[in-house]
Amino acid sequence: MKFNINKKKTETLTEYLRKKGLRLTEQRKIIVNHFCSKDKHYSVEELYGELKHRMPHIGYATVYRTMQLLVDAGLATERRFKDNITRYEPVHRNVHHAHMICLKCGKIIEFEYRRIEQLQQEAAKRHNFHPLSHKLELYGYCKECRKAQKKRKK
Amino acid sequence: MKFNINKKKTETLTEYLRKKGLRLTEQRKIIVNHFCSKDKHYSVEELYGELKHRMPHIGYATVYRTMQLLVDAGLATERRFKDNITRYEPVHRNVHHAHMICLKCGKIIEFEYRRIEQLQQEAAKRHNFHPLSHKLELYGYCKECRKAQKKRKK
DNA sequence: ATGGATGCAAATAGTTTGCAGGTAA
DNA sequence: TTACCTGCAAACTATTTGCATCCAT
Repeated sequence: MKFNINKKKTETLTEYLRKKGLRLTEQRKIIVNHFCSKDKHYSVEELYGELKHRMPHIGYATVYRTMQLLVDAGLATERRFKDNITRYEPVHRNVHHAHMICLKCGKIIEFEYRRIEQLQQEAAKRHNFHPLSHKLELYGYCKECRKAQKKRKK
Repeated sequence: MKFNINKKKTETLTEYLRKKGLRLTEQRKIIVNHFCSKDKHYSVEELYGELKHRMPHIGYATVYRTMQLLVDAGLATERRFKDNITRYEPVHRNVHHAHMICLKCGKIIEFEYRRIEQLQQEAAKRHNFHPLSHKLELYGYCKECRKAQKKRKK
């Protein structure tokens, strides 16, 4: 199943590259596969760290450039949370969801928000604004960190 | 009226400084006054640029440090939009509003969203998440830039 | 007077870019 | 063969930090 998803993604990438006259290199294949196989918000550093095993000579520049390519190809979205590090997430997860970010452990929880989106659209209309993308983030403490906190108080 | 707001802000700052055993310097007075008098999302660079006239010897470090101080004192909030530049806004504007950011001209429009906030709270509850702050941003084109775009198409 | 604050310059950190050599088409 | 790609190192940019000096308390 995982394999299928990635296969489809690689095809999308190939198609995009062909249209733009760009090339499907070994590095790009490995990066897109690795990136799409995990359900995770990757920073370039994390991705670089994991890729280094398989490709000891890879440089940061290639990872940065490839991730930009995936964004352009519509396979990834760029997000920047408060820590000032750019993170990428596979696009299939990118419909109608927002993030809750734990300030303690850094965990990222996703949630749906179709109804909120409707209200957003209405607000945009009121201000004559034409929204292309949006971002909703809640910062706070997750279940586990709250528990830990309560324990400490005792 | 403006003066009153700033006076109150300066008092809040003074109070905060006193509690923490910190000092009310000339620089801090000028910065807090300047910052609070305009209804604007200041970047450090913009602020520095405008302060330079009045205080030719001021350095970036002082502006950065002072803005951090204002955040700690509860007088400013830090925001980071997609351009990767930290911006500060006076806190009195910081209740129940979100931003629409024009990708063309960079204009920032604020809007209220109490109903959306309710839904956020519900979502957080469902995930056992305890939210402390949140962020809602819409990216797209504002009225004026859409007009300009339409004209060009003709 | 004393310990926090300033301004300068140097250091950091994330990201981008220039370039010589490598490689997909 | 032809440009696109890569990896390296250097450049960039926003922000932070170290330090000698200054100054609010």
